[in-house]
Amino acid sequence: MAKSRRRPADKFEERRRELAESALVTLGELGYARTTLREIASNSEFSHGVLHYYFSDKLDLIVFCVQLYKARCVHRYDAVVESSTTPDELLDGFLGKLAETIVEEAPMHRLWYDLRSQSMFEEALREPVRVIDQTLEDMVWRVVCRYAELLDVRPMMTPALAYGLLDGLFQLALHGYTAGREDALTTLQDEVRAVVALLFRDALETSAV
Amino acid sequence: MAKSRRRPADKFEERRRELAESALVTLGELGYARTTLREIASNSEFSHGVLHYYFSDKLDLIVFCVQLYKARCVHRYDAVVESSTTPDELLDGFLGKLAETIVEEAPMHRLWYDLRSQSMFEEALREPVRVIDQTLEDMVWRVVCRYAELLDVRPMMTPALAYGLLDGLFQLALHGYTAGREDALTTLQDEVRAVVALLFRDALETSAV
DNA sequence: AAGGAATCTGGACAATCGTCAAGACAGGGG
DNA sequence: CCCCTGTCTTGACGATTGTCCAGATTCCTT
Repeated sequence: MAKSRRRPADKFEERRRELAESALVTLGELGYARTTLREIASNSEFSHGVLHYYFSDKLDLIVFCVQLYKARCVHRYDAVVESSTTPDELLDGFLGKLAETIVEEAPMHRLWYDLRSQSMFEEALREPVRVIDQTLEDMVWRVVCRYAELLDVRPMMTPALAYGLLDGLFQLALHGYTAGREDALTTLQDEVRAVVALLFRDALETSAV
Repeated sequence: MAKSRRRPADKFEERRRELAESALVTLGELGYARTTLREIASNSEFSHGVLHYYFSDKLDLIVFCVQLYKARCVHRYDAVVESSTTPDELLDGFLGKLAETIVEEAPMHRLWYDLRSQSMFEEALREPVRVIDQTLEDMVWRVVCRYAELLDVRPMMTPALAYGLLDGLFQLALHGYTAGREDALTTLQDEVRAVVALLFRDALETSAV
């Protein structure tokens, strides 16, 4: 119906993505509760009516935004994982990226935790949020597995456990950074270092020459 | 002005608390974004106009609710901490309470994480949320300290670290429970057990007879 | 160039929000 | 007893929201 016949290609999809990118900026600034369709449109080069041409519904738009967010952030640590050849190099690189993303993508992280909270009240958000949560867990698990591999041990935890631990510290640091505490980033790095040191104590002791 | 002269006592404060309790129920069900003053009033025995007699503002009401929430949940683990005489007894009791509160106070926990997310976008919420966060950190720290004490070791972590680790796992379990995964509670308990076992490995090995 | 489909605009709609104020009700001190 | 003050109800207000639609505009095919 609304889709292409003249434009067989994904001109339609392209504009959807373009509008969703605009929406993500607004959502990151204002959060879910305060974001309106008119505000989203005014931060783009289109009028507010066009949103209902590309999205059936406000929730349809937001769900699409959430999925778009996922696609962008999932491979954040892949380069570090692949290029590192020692445990320390991997840990340092990972912690660097961790602090970097809080500084440079803070609105997006705030939005993510906001939407994840909303998913507990809004049924329609639950499934897309679950998928992203799983993707993030995989992302963390790849780092942990590589770290254990470089230490020549097997990771003594589950993927969910690793994700839960890291996510709790990350969220705490994001709140601290948002509140203007400058030591939030280095504190996060120190904490993760401490946890890793404790969890991989055996391997780290035996590998120390 | 609005306060008491005839009623010198805290009849005024009493009703504020009563209305805030009603508001907490509604907030727990609907979340911050979808909760309206009329909905709050309709879940109480009063009309919607009375809310502006006891609260200057919607945010004033919600901030008061948040502080009321704190007062109720902070001493959740005190009995277990004080009555336990062995590390295992403390851990078991703590894990029991942990799962229990997810089941029996799920709406309140959902609301807490919702409001904490909102505080990243709403300046006025930041300070009361920070206070509660600190209180929760203290609550967790009392458990950790007691556990270490019963093991006759010093806890090898900071209060913020302990809180961040546990909160991440707790939040994950709350999401799982909300999504209807029945194993979320036992998974949480297993995960916490695993982390404690890893973090206190030395003490647990030497204390084993 | 012309026509039609795709795209976009801007205004209008009903619904709902927080807020407010005028008046009804209650109850205790004169 | 009445009146004053604190308490509560009710209805209204302006603002804002998501949604919809009639028409203007653009763009491609023929």
